[in-house]
Amino acid sequence: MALHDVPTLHGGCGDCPIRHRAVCARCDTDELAQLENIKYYRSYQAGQTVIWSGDKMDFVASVVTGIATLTQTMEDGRRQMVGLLLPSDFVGRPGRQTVAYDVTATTDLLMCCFRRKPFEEMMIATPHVGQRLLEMTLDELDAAREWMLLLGRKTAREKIASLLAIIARRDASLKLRDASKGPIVFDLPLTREEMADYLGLTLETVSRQVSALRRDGVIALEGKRHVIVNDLGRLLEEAGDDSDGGFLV
Amino acid sequence: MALHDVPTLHGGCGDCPIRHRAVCARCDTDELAQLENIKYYRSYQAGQTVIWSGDKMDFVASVVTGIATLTQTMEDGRRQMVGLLLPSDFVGRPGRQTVAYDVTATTDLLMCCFRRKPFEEMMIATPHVGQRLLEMTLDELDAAREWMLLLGRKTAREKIASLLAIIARRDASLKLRDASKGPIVFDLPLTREEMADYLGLTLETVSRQVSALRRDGVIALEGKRHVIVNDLGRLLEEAGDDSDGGFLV
DNA sequence: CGGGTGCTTGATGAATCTCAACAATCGTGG
DNA sequence: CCACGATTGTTGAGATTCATCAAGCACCCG
Repeated sequence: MALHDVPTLHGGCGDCPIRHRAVCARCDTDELAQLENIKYYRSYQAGQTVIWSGDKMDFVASVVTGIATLTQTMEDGRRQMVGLLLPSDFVGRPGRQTVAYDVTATTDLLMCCFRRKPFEEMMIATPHVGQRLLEMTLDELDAAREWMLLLGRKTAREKIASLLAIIARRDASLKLRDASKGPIVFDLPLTREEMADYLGLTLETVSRQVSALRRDGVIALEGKRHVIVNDLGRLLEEAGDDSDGGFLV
Repeated sequence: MALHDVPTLHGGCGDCPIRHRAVCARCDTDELAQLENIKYYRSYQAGQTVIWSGDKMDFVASVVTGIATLTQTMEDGRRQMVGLLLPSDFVGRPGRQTVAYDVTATTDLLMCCFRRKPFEEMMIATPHVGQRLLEMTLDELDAAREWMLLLGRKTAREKIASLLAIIARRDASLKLRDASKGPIVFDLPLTREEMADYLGLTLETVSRQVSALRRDGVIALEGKRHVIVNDLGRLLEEAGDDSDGGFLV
Protein backbone atom coordinates (compact mmCIF):
# COMPACT_ATOMS: atom_id res chain seq x y z
CA MET A 1 0.00 0.00 0.00
CA ALA A 2 2.97 2.24 -0.56
CA LEU A 3 2.29 5.69 -1.88
CA HIS A 4 4.21 7.32 -4.62
CA ASP A 5 4.23 10.96 -5.52
CA VAL A 6 0.91 12.60 -5.07
CA PRO A 7 0.02 14.39 -8.30
CA THR A 8 -0.40 18.13 -8.36
CA LEU A 9 -3.32 18.93 -6.15
CA HIS A 10 -5.67 21.72 -6.96
CA GLY A 11 -6.49 24.48 -4.54
CA GLY A 12 -9.49 23.02 -2.77
CA CYS A 13 -12.79 21.23 -3.18
CA GLY A 14 -14.08 24.09 -5.29
CA ASP A 15 -11.98 23.03 -8.27
CA CYS A 16 -12.41 19.31 -7.72
CA PRO A 17 -13.44 17.48 -10.91
CA ILE A 18 -15.91 15.30 -9.03
CA ARG A 19 -17.28 18.07 -6.83
CA HIS A 20 -20.85 17.79 -8.18
CA ARG A 21 -21.10 14.02 -8.52
CA ALA A 22 -19.34 12.58 -5.49
CA VAL A 23 -20.52 12.04 -1.95
CA CYS A 24 -19.96 15.75 -1.32
CA ALA A 25 -22.25 16.83 -4.16
CA ARG A 26 -24.93 18.32 -1.96
CA CYS A 27 -22.71 19.94 0.61
CA ASP A 28 -22.79 23.68 1.11
CA THR A 29 -19.64 25.73 1.70
CA ASP A 30 -19.70 25.10 5.45
CA GLU A 31 -19.97 21.38 5.10
CA LEU A 32 -17.32 21.37 2.42
CA ALA A 33 -14.96 23.11 4.81
CA GLN A 34 -15.61 20.41 7.40
CA LEU A 35 -14.86 17.71 4.87
CA GLU A 36 -11.74 19.50 3.81
CA ASN A 37 -10.48 19.21 7.37
CA ILE A 38 -10.62 15.43 7.41
CA LYS A 39 -9.62 14.68 3.86
CA TYR A 40 -6.31 13.73 2.33
CA TYR A 41 -5.23 12.32 -1.00
CA ARG A 42 -3.72 8.99 -1.86
CA SER A 43 -2.57 7.73 -5.18
CA TYR A 44 -1.89 4.27 -6.50
CA GLN A 45 -0.17 2.97 -9.56
CA ALA A 46 -1.94 0.89 -12.14
CA GLY A 47 -2.05 -2.70 -10.89
CA GLN A 48 -1.59 -1.85 -7.23
CA THR A 49 -3.94 -3.30 -4.67
CA VAL A 50 -5.70 -0.63 -2.65
CA ILE A 51 -7.09 -2.99 -0.01
CA TRP A 52 -7.38 -6.72 0.44
CA SER A 53 -10.65 -8.36 1.29
CA GLY A 54 -10.94 -8.72 5.04
CA ASP A 55 -8.44 -5.98 5.80
CA LYS A 56 -9.27 -3.24 8.19
CA MET A 57 -9.95 0.06 6.52
CA ASP A 58 -9.48 3.20 8.53
CA PHE A 59 -10.83 5.51 5.85
CA VAL A 60 -13.53 5.85 3.25
CA ALA A 61 -12.82 7.47 -0.09
CA SER A 62 -13.97 8.83 -3.41
CA VAL A 63 -12.29 8.02 -6.69
CA VAL A 64 -11.07 11.31 -8.13
CA THR A 65 -9.34 10.10 -11.27
CA GLY A 66 -8.64 6.64 -12.66
CA ILE A 67 -10.45 3.35 -12.41
CA ALA A 68 -10.55 0.75 -9.66
CA THR A 69 -12.23 -2.62 -9.42
CA LEU A 70 -13.91 -4.64 -6.69
CA THR A 71 -13.37 -8.37 -6.96
CA GLN A 72 -14.33 -11.43 -4.98
CA THR A 73 -12.21 -14.56 -5.02
CA MET A 74 -13.16 -18.12 -4.15
CA GLU A 75 -10.82 -20.46 -2.32
CA ASP A 76 -9.86 -22.25 -5.51
CA GLY A 77 -9.04 -19.00 -7.28
CA ARG A 78 -12.15 -18.35 -9.30
CA ARG A 79 -12.62 -14.60 -9.46
CA GLN A 80 -15.61 -12.37 -10.09
CA MET A 81 -15.48 -8.64 -10.40
CA VAL A 82 -18.44 -7.17 -8.55
CA GLY A 83 -17.93 -3.50 -9.19
CA LEU A 84 -16.14 -1.04 -11.41
CA LEU A 85 -15.28 2.22 -9.67
CA LEU A 86 -15.15 5.30 -11.84
CA PRO A 87 -14.40 8.89 -10.86
CA SER A 88 -16.84 10.08 -8.18
CA ASP A 89 -17.63 6.55 -6.99
CA PHE A 90 -17.35 5.82 -3.30
CA VAL A 91 -15.29 3.15 -1.55
CA GLY A 92 -15.88 1.84 1.92
CA ARG A 93 -18.78 1.40 4.17
CA PRO A 94 -19.64 3.68 7.04
CA GLY A 95 -20.29 1.63 10.13
CA ARG A 96 -18.12 -1.26 9.11
CA GLN A 97 -14.40 -1.64 9.67
CA THR A 98 -13.47 -4.32 7.22
CA VAL A 99 -13.98 -4.49 3.52
CA ALA A 100 -15.51 -7.50 1.78
CA TYR A 101 -13.73 -7.30 -1.58
CA ASP A 102 -10.31 -6.74 -3.01
CA VAL A 103 -10.01 -3.20 -4.31
CA THR A 104 -7.47 -2.83 -7.10
CA ALA A 105 -6.31 0.10 -9.20
CA THR A 106 -6.50 -0.85 -12.88
CA THR A 107 -5.20 2.50 -14.01
CA ASP A 108 -3.26 5.07 -12.05
CA LEU A 109 -5.66 6.13 -9.38
CA LEU A 110 -6.18 9.19 -7.23
CA MET A 111 -8.46 8.89 -4.24
CA CYS A 112 -9.84 11.51 -1.91
CA CYS A 113 -9.88 9.85 1.50
CA PHE A 114 -11.70 10.76 4.69
CA ARG A 115 -10.75 9.45 8.07
CA ARG A 116 -13.45 7.00 9.05
CA LYS A 117 -14.43 8.22 12.50
CA PRO A 118 -14.87 11.92 11.71
CA PHE A 119 -16.64 11.01 8.51
CA GLU A 120 -19.12 8.87 10.40
CA GLU A 121 -19.68 11.63 12.90
CA MET A 122 -20.32 14.05 10.11
CA MET A 123 -22.83 11.68 8.54
CA ILE A 124 -24.85 11.96 11.71
CA ALA A 125 -24.41 15.68 12.23
CA THR A 126 -25.07 16.92 8.71
CA PRO A 127 -27.67 15.18 6.58
CA HIS A 128 -26.41 16.10 3.13
CA VAL A 129 -23.60 13.62 3.07
CA GLY A 130 -25.79 10.75 4.14
CA GLN A 131 -28.51 11.70 1.69
CA ARG A 132 -26.13 11.79 -1.22
CA LEU A 133 -24.54 8.52 -0.14
CA LEU A 134 -27.96 6.88 -0.04
CA GLU A 135 -28.70 8.08 -3.53
CA MET A 136 -25.36 6.79 -4.80
CA THR A 137 -25.81 3.46 -3.06
CA LEU A 138 -29.25 3.02 -4.61
CA ASP A 139 -27.72 3.69 -8.01
CA GLU A 140 -25.04 1.13 -7.37
CA LEU A 141 -27.67 -1.37 -6.32
CA ASP A 142 -29.51 -0.79 -9.59
CA ALA A 143 -26.28 -1.28 -11.52
CA ALA A 144 -25.51 -4.47 -9.58
CA ARG A 145 -28.93 -5.85 -10.44
CA GLU A 146 -28.51 -4.95 -14.08
CA TRP A 147 -25.29 -6.92 -13.90
CA MET A 148 -27.04 -9.89 -12.32
CA LEU A 149 -29.24 -10.15 -15.41
CA LEU A 150 -26.14 -10.07 -17.57
CA LEU A 151 -24.31 -12.71 -15.54
CA GLY A 152 -27.28 -15.01 -15.19
CA ARG A 153 -28.92 -14.86 -18.57
CA LYS A 154 -26.88 -13.28 -21.32
CA THR A 155 -24.76 -15.14 -23.86
CA ALA A 156 -21.04 -14.50 -24.17
CA ARG A 157 -21.60 -12.28 -27.21
CA GLU A 158 -24.29 -10.28 -25.44
CA LYS A 159 -22.07 -9.88 -22.42
CA ILE A 160 -19.26 -8.40 -24.47
CA ALA A 161 -21.62 -6.12 -26.36
CA SER A 162 -23.16 -4.96 -23.08
CA LEU A 163 -19.81 -4.10 -21.58
CA LEU A 164 -18.73 -2.20 -24.66
CA ALA A 165 -22.04 -0.36 -24.74
CA ILE A 166 -21.70 0.72 -21.13
CA ILE A 167 -18.20 2.02 -21.66
CA ALA A 168 -19.18 3.67 -24.94
CA ARG A 169 -22.08 5.49 -23.34
CA ARG A 170 -20.15 6.64 -20.35
CA ASP A 171 -17.43 7.94 -22.60
CA ALA A 172 -19.92 9.69 -24.82
CA SER A 173 -21.54 11.32 -21.82
CA LEU A 174 -18.21 12.45 -20.39
CA LYS A 175 -17.26 14.05 -23.67
CA LEU A 176 -20.72 15.55 -23.99
CA ARG A 177 -21.10 14.07 -27.43
CA ASP A 178 -24.47 13.09 -28.75
CA ALA A 179 -24.35 9.33 -28.55
CA SER A 180 -26.90 8.96 -31.31
CA LYS A 181 -24.78 10.31 -34.13
CA GLY A 182 -21.26 9.88 -35.32
CA PRO A 183 -18.81 7.19 -34.25
CA ILE A 184 -17.91 6.71 -30.61
CA VAL A 185 -14.26 6.07 -30.00
CA PHE A 186 -12.65 4.98 -26.77
CA ASP A 187 -9.89 2.92 -25.20
CA LEU A 188 -10.78 -0.15 -23.19
CA PRO A 189 -9.66 0.45 -19.62
CA LEU A 190 -9.55 -3.29 -18.94
CA THR A 191 -7.41 -6.18 -20.09
CA ARG A 192 -9.09 -9.22 -21.63
CA GLU A 193 -8.64 -11.02 -18.34
CA GLU A 194 -10.28 -8.22 -16.38
CA MET A 195 -13.15 -8.19 -18.84
CA ALA A 196 -13.49 -11.93 -18.31
CA ASP A 197 -13.57 -11.46 -14.55
CA TYR A 198 -16.24 -8.84 -14.92
CA LEU A 199 -18.38 -10.84 -17.32
CA GLY A 200 -18.11 -14.28 -15.78
CA LEU A 201 -16.23 -15.71 -18.77
CA THR A 202 -12.73 -16.92 -19.56
CA LEU A 203 -10.28 -14.63 -21.23
CA GLU A 204 -10.25 -16.88 -24.30
CA THR A 205 -13.98 -16.52 -24.75
CA VAL A 206 -13.69 -12.76 -24.36
CA SER A 207 -11.02 -12.68 -27.03
CA ARG A 208 -13.06 -14.81 -29.41
CA GLN A 209 -16.22 -12.79 -28.99
CA VAL A 210 -14.47 -9.46 -29.40
CA SER A 211 -13.01 -10.82 -32.63
CA ALA A 212 -16.44 -12.04 -33.70
CA LEU A 213 -18.01 -8.62 -33.13
CA ARG A 214 -15.25 -7.06 -35.17
CA ARG A 215 -15.65 -9.65 -37.94
CA ASP A 216 -19.37 -8.95 -38.04
CA GLY A 217 -18.83 -5.21 -38.31
CA VAL A 218 -20.43 -4.32 -35.00
CA ILE A 219 -17.25 -2.65 -33.83
CA ALA A 220 -13.90 -1.75 -35.34
CA LEU A 221 -10.57 -2.09 -33.58
CA GLU A 222 -7.27 -0.30 -33.83
CA GLY A 223 -4.74 -2.31 -31.94
CA LYS A 224 -6.09 -4.34 -29.04
CA ARG A 225 -7.66 -1.67 -26.92
CA HIS A 226 -8.86 1.13 -29.15
CA VAL A 227 -12.51 0.61 -30.06
CA ILE A 228 -14.65 2.40 -32.66
CA VAL A 229 -18.41 2.09 -32.48
CA ASN A 230 -20.04 3.37 -35.64
CA ASP A 231 -23.58 2.34 -34.82
CA LEU A 232 -24.50 2.38 -31.15
CA GLY A 233 -27.99 1.12 -31.92
CA ARG A 234 -26.54 -1.98 -33.52
CA LEU A 235 -24.31 -2.55 -30.50
CA LEU A 236 -27.27 -2.21 -28.15
CA GLU A 237 -29.20 -4.74 -30.19
CA GLU A 238 -26.34 -7.17 -29.85
CA ALA A 239 -26.35 -6.50 -26.11
CA GLY A 240 -29.93 -7.70 -25.89
CA ASP A 241 -31.02 -4.55 -24.09
CA ASP A 242 -34.23 -2.72 -24.71
CA SER A 243 -33.33 -0.37 -27.53
CA ASP A 244 -32.73 2.71 -25.44
CA GLY A 245 -33.30 1.45 -21.95
CA GLY A 246 -30.74 1.11 -19.23
CA PHE A 247 -28.87 3.71 -17.35
CA LEU A 248 -26.12 6.19 -17.90
CA VAL A 249 -23.13 5.75 -15.68
CA MET B 1 -53.59 -5.07 -8.04
CA ALA B 2 -56.88 -5.96 -6.42
CA LEU B 3 -56.88 -6.27 -2.68
CA HIS B 4 -58.52 -8.99 -0.79
CA ASP B 5 -59.26 -9.06 2.89
CA VAL B 6 -56.63 -7.40 4.96
CA PRO B 7 -55.58 -9.78 7.71
CA THR B 8 -56.15 -8.91 11.32
CA LEU B 9 -54.01 -5.91 12.03
CA HIS B 10 -52.34 -5.45 15.33
CA GLY B 11 -52.79 -2.38 17.45
CA GLY B 12 -49.94 -0.24 16.19
CA CYS B 13 -46.28 -0.17 15.26
CA GLY B 14 -45.38 -1.20 18.79
CA ASP B 15 -46.50 -4.78 18.18
CA CYS B 16 -45.25 -4.96 14.63
CA PRO B 17 -43.17 -8.09 13.96
CA ILE B 18 -40.64 -6.14 11.90
CA ARG B 19 -40.47 -3.15 14.19
CA HIS B 20 -36.80 -3.56 15.00
CA ARG B 21 -35.50 -4.62 11.59
CA ALA B 22 -37.40 -2.53 9.06
CA VAL B 23 -36.83 0.99 7.84
CA CYS B 24 -38.44 2.25 11.05
CA ALA B 25 -36.00 0.39 13.27
CA ARG B 26 -34.28 3.48 14.63
CA CYS B 27 -37.32 5.68 14.99
CA ASP B 28 -38.31 6.99 18.41
CA THR B 29 -41.92 7.18 19.54
CA ASP B 30 -42.45 10.58 17.95
CA GLU B 31 -41.18 9.51 14.58
CA LEU B 32 -43.13 6.31 14.79
CA ALA B 33 -46.28 8.33 15.30
CA GLN B 34 -45.50 10.33 12.18
CA LEU B 35 -45.01 7.19 10.18
CA GLU B 36 -48.19 5.77 11.55
CA ASN B 37 -50.03 8.74 10.05
CA ILE B 38 -48.94 7.99 6.51
CA LYS B 39 -48.98 4.22 6.57
CA TYR B 40 -51.54 1.72 5.42
CA TYR B 41 -51.55 -2.00 4.78
CA ARG B 42 -51.94 -3.93 1.58
CA SER B 43 -52.06 -7.62 1.06
CA TYR B 44 -51.51 -9.78 -1.96
CA GLN B 45 -52.21 -13.39 -2.70
CA ALA B 46 -49.47 -15.81 -3.64
CA GLY B 47 -48.69 -15.38 -7.32
CA GLN B 48 -50.07 -11.87 -7.59
CA THR B 49 -47.99 -9.15 -9.17
CA VAL B 50 -47.41 -6.23 -6.86
CA ILE B 51 -46.02 -3.87 -9.52
CA TRP B 52 -44.87 -4.21 -13.09
CA SER B 53 -41.52 -2.89 -14.20
CA GLY B 54 -41.90 0.65 -15.49
CA ASP B 55 -45.13 1.30 -13.63
CA LYS B 56 -45.54 4.36 -11.53
CA MET B 57 -45.40 3.67 -7.84
CA ASP B 58 -47.07 6.12 -5.52
CA PHE B 59 -45.86 4.44 -2.37
CA VAL B 60 -42.88 2.76 -0.79
CA ALA B 61 -43.32 -0.22 1.49
CA SER B 62 -41.91 -2.76 3.90
CA VAL B 63 -42.64 -6.46 3.68
CA VAL B 64 -44.36 -7.43 6.94
CA THR B 65 -45.04 -11.11 6.30
CA GLY B 66 -44.55 -13.33 3.28
CA ILE B 67 -42.03 -13.33 0.47
CA ALA B 68 -41.80 -11.29 -2.71
CA THR B 69 -39.39 -11.35 -5.61
CA LEU B 70 -37.81 -8.76 -7.89
CA THR B 71 -37.30 -9.96 -11.45
CA GLN B 72 -36.00 -8.50 -14.66
CA THR B 73 -37.18 -9.77 -18.02
CA MET B 74 -35.55 -9.48 -21.43
CA GLU B 75 -37.54 -8.87 -24.59
CA ASP B 76 -37.35 -12.50 -25.60
CA GLY B 77 -38.60 -13.69 -22.24
CA ARG B 78 -35.40 -14.64 -20.44
CA ARG B 79 -35.88 -13.87 -16.78
CA GLN B 80 -33.50 -13.21 -13.92
CA MET B 81 -34.54 -12.74 -10.35
CA VAL B 82 -32.50 -9.89 -8.87
CA GLY B 83 -33.83 -9.83 -5.35
CA LEU B 84 -35.71 -11.87 -2.80
CA LEU B 85 -37.70 -9.75 -0.37
CA LEU B 86 -38.20 -11.17 3.10
CA PRO B 87 -40.03 -9.68 6.06
CA SER B 88 -38.59 -6.25 6.94
CA ASP B 89 -37.15 -5.68 3.45
CA PHE B 90 -37.96 -2.44 1.72
CA VAL B 91 -39.57 -1.90 -1.69
CA GLY B 92 -39.37 1.24 -3.73
CA ARG B 93 -36.94 4.02 -4.18
CA PRO B 94 -37.29 7.44 -2.63
CA GLY B 95 -36.77 10.07 -5.27
CA ARG B 96 -37.87 7.93 -8.16
CA GLN B 97 -41.39 7.42 -9.41
CA THR B 98 -41.10 4.28 -11.44
CA VAL B 99 -39.83 0.90 -10.50
CA ALA B 100 -37.25 -1.00 -12.56
CA TYR B 101 -38.32 -4.57 -11.81
CA ASP B 102 -41.41 -6.69 -11.60
CA VAL B 103 -42.36 -7.23 -7.98
CA THR B 104 -44.29 -10.43 -7.37
CA ALA B 105 -45.73 -12.08 -4.28
CA THR B 106 -44.55 -15.70 -4.14
CA THR B 107 -46.43 -16.38 -0.95
CA ASP B 108 -49.33 -14.49 0.55
CA LEU B 109 -47.87 -11.12 1.31
CA LEU B 110 -48.60 -8.29 3.71
CA MET B 111 -46.98 -4.96 3.08
CA CYS B 112 -46.81 -1.83 5.19
CA CYS B 113 -47.03 1.03 2.70
CA PHE B 114 -46.17 4.70 3.09
CA ARG B 115 -47.40 7.36 0.74
CA ARG B 116 -44.41 8.45 -1.28
CA LYS B 117 -44.50 12.21 -0.88
CA PRO B 118 -44.89 12.40 2.89
CA PHE B 119 -42.32 9.64 3.26
CA GLU B 120 -39.80 11.59 1.23
CA GLU B 121 -40.48 14.70 3.28
CA MET B 122 -39.95 12.73 6.43
CA MET B 123 -36.65 11.41 5.12
CA ILE B 124 -35.43 14.96 4.93
CA ALA B 125 -36.91 16.14 8.19
CA THR B 126 -35.90 13.27 10.44
CA PRO B 127 -32.57 11.55 9.91
CA HIS B 128 -33.33 8.18 11.48
CA VAL B 129 -35.34 6.86 8.57
CA GLY B 130 -32.72 7.79 6.00
CA GLN B 131 -29.91 6.41 8.14
CA ARG B 132 -31.59 3.09 8.53
CA LEU B 133 -32.47 2.97 4.84
CA LEU B 134 -28.84 3.59 3.96
CA GLU B 135 -27.76 0.75 6.19
CA MET B 136 -30.34 -1.58 4.64
CA THR B 137 -29.39 -0.54 1.12
CA LEU B 138 -25.72 -1.21 1.83
CA ASP B 139 -26.66 -4.67 3.07
CA GLU B 140 -28.65 -5.31 -0.06
CA LEU B 141 -25.72 -4.20 -2.16
CA ASP B 142 -23.48 -6.66 -0.36
CA ALA B 143 -26.01 -9.41 -0.96
CA ALA B 144 -26.31 -8.48 -4.64
CA ARG B 145 -22.54 -8.70 -5.01
CA GLU B 146 -22.45 -12.04 -3.28
CA TRP B 147 -25.02 -13.13 -5.80
CA MET B 148 -22.91 -11.84 -8.69
CA LEU B 149 -20.16 -14.22 -7.65
CA LEU B 150 -22.68 -17.05 -7.61
CA LEU B 151 -24.11 -16.17 -11.02
CA GLY B 152 -20.79 -15.58 -12.69
CA ARG B 153 -18.59 -18.31 -11.30
CA LYS B 154 -20.37 -21.08 -9.45
CA THR B 155 -21.40 -24.43 -10.93
CA ALA B 156 -25.01 -25.53 -11.00
CA ARG B 157 -24.47 -27.77 -7.99
CA GLU B 158 -22.79 -24.99 -6.04
CA LYS B 159 -25.59 -22.63 -6.93
CA ILE B 160 -28.25 -24.96 -5.57
CA ALA B 161 -26.23 -25.65 -2.44
CA SER B 162 -25.73 -21.91 -1.91
CA LEU B 163 -29.42 -21.18 -2.19
CA LEU B 164 -30.31 -23.97 0.21
CA ALA B 165 -27.66 -22.78 2.63
CA ILE B 166 -29.00 -19.25 2.61
CA ILE B 167 -32.54 -20.38 3.27
CA ALA B 168 -31.38 -22.86 5.88
CA ARG B 169 -29.43 -20.22 7.77
CA ARG B 170 -32.17 -17.66 7.64
CA ASP B 171 -34.62 -20.22 8.90
CA ALA B 172 -32.30 -21.30 11.66
CA SER B 173 -31.78 -17.71 12.73
CA LEU B 174 -35.50 -16.98 12.75
CA LYS B 175 -36.17 -20.00 14.91
CA LEU B 176 -33.22 -19.10 17.13
CA ARG B 177 -31.80 -22.55 16.76
CA ASP B 178 -28.12 -23.14 16.87
CA ALA B 179 -27.28 -23.77 13.25
CA SER B 180 -24.21 -25.79 14.10
CA LYS B 181 -25.99 -28.72 15.71
CA GLY B 182 -28.98 -30.83 14.90
CA PRO B 183 -30.81 -31.02 11.61
CA ILE B 184 -32.26 -27.90 10.02
CA VAL B 185 -35.66 -28.41 8.50
CA PHE B 186 -37.55 -26.01 6.26
CA ASP B 187 -39.92 -25.68 3.34
CA LEU B 188 -38.68 -24.19 0.11
CA PRO B 189 -40.58 -20.98 -0.50
CA LEU B 190 -39.83 -21.17 -4.25
CA THR B 191 -40.86 -23.42 -7.10
CA ARG B 192 -38.17 -25.06 -9.22
CA GLU B 193 -38.78 -22.47 -11.87
CA GLU B 194 -38.37 -19.60 -9.41
CA MET B 195 -35.18 -21.19 -8.12
CA ALA B 196 -33.98 -21.39 -11.72
CA ASP B 197 -34.77 -17.72 -12.27
CA TYR B 198 -32.86 -16.84 -9.14
CA LEU B 199 -29.84 -18.96 -9.95
CA GLY B 200 -29.51 -18.31 -13.66
CA LEU B 201 -30.29 -21.93 -14.57
CA THR B 202 -33.09 -23.83 -16.26
CA LEU B 203 -35.69 -25.55 -14.15
CA GLU B 204 -34.53 -28.92 -15.45
CA THR B 205 -31.01 -28.32 -14.22
CA VAL B 206 -32.37 -27.24 -10.85
CA SER B 207 -34.37 -30.42 -10.60
CA ARG B 208 -31.42 -32.59 -11.54
CA GLN B 209 -29.04 -30.94 -9.10
CA VAL B 210 -31.49 -31.09 -6.23
CA SER B 211 -31.86 -34.80 -6.94
CA ALA B 212 -28.10 -35.17 -7.10
CA LEU B 213 -27.62 -33.50 -3.71
CA ARG B 214 -30.24 -35.81 -2.26
CA ARG B 215 -28.65 -38.87 -3.88
CA ASP B 216 -25.28 -37.86 -2.42
CA GLY B 217 -26.73 -37.45 1.06
CA VAL B 218 -26.08 -33.73 1.35
CA ILE B 219 -29.77 -33.09 1.94
CA ALA B 220 -32.89 -35.18 2.49
CA LEU B 221 -36.29 -34.46 1.01
CA GLU B 222 -39.83 -35.16 2.08
CA GLY B 223 -42.04 -34.44 -0.86
CA LYS B 224 -40.77 -31.80 -3.25
CA ARG B 225 -40.45 -28.85 -0.99
CA HIS B 226 -39.62 -30.05 2.51
CA VAL B 227 -35.87 -30.07 3.02
CA ILE B 228 -33.80 -31.59 5.83
CA VAL B 229 -30.19 -30.53 6.26
CA ASN B 230 -28.36 -32.79 8.65
CA ASP B 231 -24.93 -31.31 8.19
CA LEU B 232 -24.80 -27.61 7.43
CA GLY B 233 -21.02 -27.70 7.19
CA ARG B 234 -21.26 -30.25 4.40
CA LEU B 235 -23.81 -28.11 2.59
CA LEU B 236 -21.58 -25.05 2.89
CA GLU B 237 -18.68 -27.02 1.45
CA GLU B 238 -20.81 -27.94 -1.51
CA ALA B 239 -21.73 -24.28 -1.88
CA GLY B 240 -18.09 -23.40 -2.39
CA ASP B 241 -18.20 -20.72 0.29
CA ASP B 242 -15.51 -20.10 2.82
CA SER B 243 -16.38 -22.52 5.57
CA ASP B 244 -18.14 -20.08 7.85
CA GLY B 245 -17.98 -16.90 5.81
CA GLY B 246 -20.89 -15.11 4.23
CA PHE B 247 -23.69 -13.23 5.80
CA LEU B 248 -26.77 -13.93 7.83
CA VAL B 249 -29.96 -12.75 6.21
C1' DC C 1 18.14 -9.80 -29.00
C1' DG C 2 15.57 -12.18 -25.39
C1' DG C 3 11.95 -12.49 -22.22
C1' DG C 4 7.66 -11.16 -20.42
C1' DT C 5 2.98 -9.87 -20.84
C1' DG C 6 -1.17 -9.61 -23.22
C1' DC C 7 -3.74 -11.46 -26.85
C1' DT C 8 -5.38 -14.72 -30.50
C1' DT C 9 -6.64 -19.02 -32.39
C1' DG C 10 -7.44 -24.08 -32.63
C1' DA C 11 -8.88 -28.71 -30.90
C1' DT C 12 -11.28 -31.12 -27.59
C1' DG C 13 -14.36 -32.06 -23.85
C1' DA C 14 -17.55 -31.01 -20.13
C1' DA C 15 -21.40 -28.56 -18.30
C1' DT C 16 -25.63 -26.96 -19.22
C1' DC C 17 -29.59 -26.09 -22.25
C1' DT C 18 -33.28 -27.73 -25.21
C1' DC C 19 -36.76 -30.71 -26.49
C1' DA C 20 -39.61 -34.31 -25.08
C1' DA C 21 -42.07 -37.68 -22.46
C1' DC C 22 -43.89 -38.85 -18.31
C1' DA C 23 -44.88 -38.95 -13.08
C1' DA C 24 -46.70 -36.83 -8.96
C1' DT C 25 -49.61 -33.61 -6.71
C1' DC C 26 -53.51 -30.72 -5.95
C1' DG C 27 -57.85 -28.61 -6.44
C1' DT C 28 -62.40 -28.89 -8.48
C1' DG C 29 -66.62 -30.32 -9.98
C1' DG C 30 -69.47 -34.16 -10.93
C1' DC D 1 -65.40 -39.82 -2.93
C1' DC D 2 -63.38 -40.17 -7.25
C1' DA D 3 -62.01 -38.74 -11.82
C1' DC D 4 -60.17 -35.12 -14.36
C1' DG D 5 -57.30 -31.50 -15.79
C1' DA D 6 -53.85 -28.28 -14.52
C1' DT D 7 -49.73 -27.45 -12.39
C1' DT D 8 -45.32 -28.82 -10.80
C1' DG D 9 -41.53 -31.75 -10.87
C1' DT D 10 -38.54 -35.64 -12.80
C1' DT D 11 -35.82 -37.91 -16.11
C1' DG D 12 -33.67 -38.98 -20.68
C1' DA D 13 -31.24 -38.02 -25.23
C1' DG D 14 -29.13 -34.99 -28.08
C1' DA D 15 -27.46 -30.23 -29.22
C1' DT D 16 -24.97 -26.17 -27.95
C1' DT D 17 -22.19 -23.13 -25.63
C1' DC D 18 -18.41 -22.26 -23.24
C1' DA D 19 -14.21 -23.86 -20.64
C1' DT D 20 -9.88 -26.09 -20.87
C1' DC D 21 -5.55 -27.17 -22.70
C1' DA D 22 -2.17 -25.90 -25.90
C1' DA D 23 0.46 -23.38 -29.31
C1' DG D 24 1.96 -19.35 -31.19
C1' DC D 25 1.85 -14.21 -32.35
C1' DA D 26 2.57 -9.11 -31.30
C1' DC D 27 4.27 -5.72 -28.62
C1' DC D 28 7.09 -3.51 -25.10
C1' DC D 29 11.13 -2.91 -22.39
C1' DG D 30 15.44 -3.74 -20.72
